[in-house]
Amino acid sequence: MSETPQILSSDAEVRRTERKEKRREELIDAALRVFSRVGFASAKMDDVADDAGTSKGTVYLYFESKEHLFEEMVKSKMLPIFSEAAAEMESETGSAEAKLRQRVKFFYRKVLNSDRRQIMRLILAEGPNFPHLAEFYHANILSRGQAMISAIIAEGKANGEFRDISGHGLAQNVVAGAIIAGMWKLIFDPYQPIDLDAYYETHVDLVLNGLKAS
Amino acid sequence: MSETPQILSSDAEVRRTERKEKRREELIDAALRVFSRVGFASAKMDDVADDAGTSKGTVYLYFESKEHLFEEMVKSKMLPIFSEAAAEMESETGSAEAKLRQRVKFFYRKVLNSDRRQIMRLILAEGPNFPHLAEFYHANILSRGQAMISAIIAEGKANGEFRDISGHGLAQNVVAGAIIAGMWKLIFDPYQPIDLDAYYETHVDLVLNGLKAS
DNA sequence: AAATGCTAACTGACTGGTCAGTCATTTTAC
DNA sequence: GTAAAATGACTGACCAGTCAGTTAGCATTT
Repeated sequence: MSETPQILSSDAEVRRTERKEKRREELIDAALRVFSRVGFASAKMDDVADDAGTSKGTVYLYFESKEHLFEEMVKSKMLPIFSEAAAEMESETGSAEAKLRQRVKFFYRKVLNSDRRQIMRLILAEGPNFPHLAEFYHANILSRGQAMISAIIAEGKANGEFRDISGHGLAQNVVAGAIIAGMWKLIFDPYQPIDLDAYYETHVDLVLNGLKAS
Repeated sequence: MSETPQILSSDAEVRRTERKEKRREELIDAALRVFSRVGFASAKMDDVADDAGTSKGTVYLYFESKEHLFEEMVKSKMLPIFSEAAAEMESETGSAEAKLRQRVKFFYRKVLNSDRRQIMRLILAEGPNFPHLAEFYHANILSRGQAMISAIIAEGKANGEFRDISGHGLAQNVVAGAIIAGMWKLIFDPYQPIDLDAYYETHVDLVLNGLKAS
């Protein structure tokens, strides 16, 4: 008799898992909002629960601790966007310059000009307290992003678009401006507003000119 | 009779104020160490006291709250270094390129390659929770630093060293690489070490090439 | 030069409030 | 009817900030 409801229940089970998946996402969205607002340490699990329209006990049905919730939030929010970027790059043709512009623009659009810029700040803020997360972030986001940029630069060097320039930290230098722009927006915008579109133009102009062969 | 001990006591009073000033500095040094290690929220006033070789009560004789201690620490550590940079710049001659190299090198040497890089991280981490501090930091450090860089670029443009390039966020873009290098050192160095000297060369090379007239 | 008085500096036990995490109970879905 | 999901009151640990009491440094008196 324990096997009879198999077929019928599979239908209900699908609904249940879907519902669970949705809950999980709601909790992660709530977590992003709360952690963004007050930082990791001051965030209350009760607030995350409230923001997601549920109760604290429920949060613990989905995430075993505050630390885990934080780490899962970062992963869930950043990995998909990175995969999207990687996929987009696959199907890209054109000059190294055009490719670099595409990659940087994507970064501005999908990270710096969205909720996700808060995640970048949280990584900087909490990184040292979460070595596990820092390592994950480096392995899955930073080093792969770096590889993408480096590949484009190498291509540009090979075909004569770019000059011969030292490699140590080159990829970091190329995107540094973008990250600083995002952080500025989060912290100093009230005192000196930053126009991300105009900033992007300056950034790309400066970097490409720095890379190009004269 | 209340006026008689004026002259004699001034001697003792000087000793007292010197001692007080020293205590204050010890506490600020301890605060930098503790806040750097665990961040603002997780830092314990007891730990700051222990690190300074005193007791918690004493910390509250010098700083009225944890927030005040944090703000005073940032001010005491950053303002003098900035004044030093400003003074150095006064007496500087040579090409705009040389001046820019000087300013950036100073920043690497005095901020990124010292305890102070932790302060930069703390500003990014805690800025949104300390609007008062963020405003102070912008007014006294960032906007003045920006002015220094902008002045050098304007000079370079005027004398033909640099090309005509848009101004929005240019100063931020010029130093962005340095800040990212410092943050990387703090967070991701264990997973991918960064050599600040080599990075500096790449950074300056890229930026100057980006600025120069072709 | 020793005793006394005075006050600034310092101490650390204590309090009141906060919050992560738990679990006995209730609600919902089927 | 029952099992999965959700709840929220509760507990134990933690810590900023306080304050009654102690100590150290110096001046004044004898």
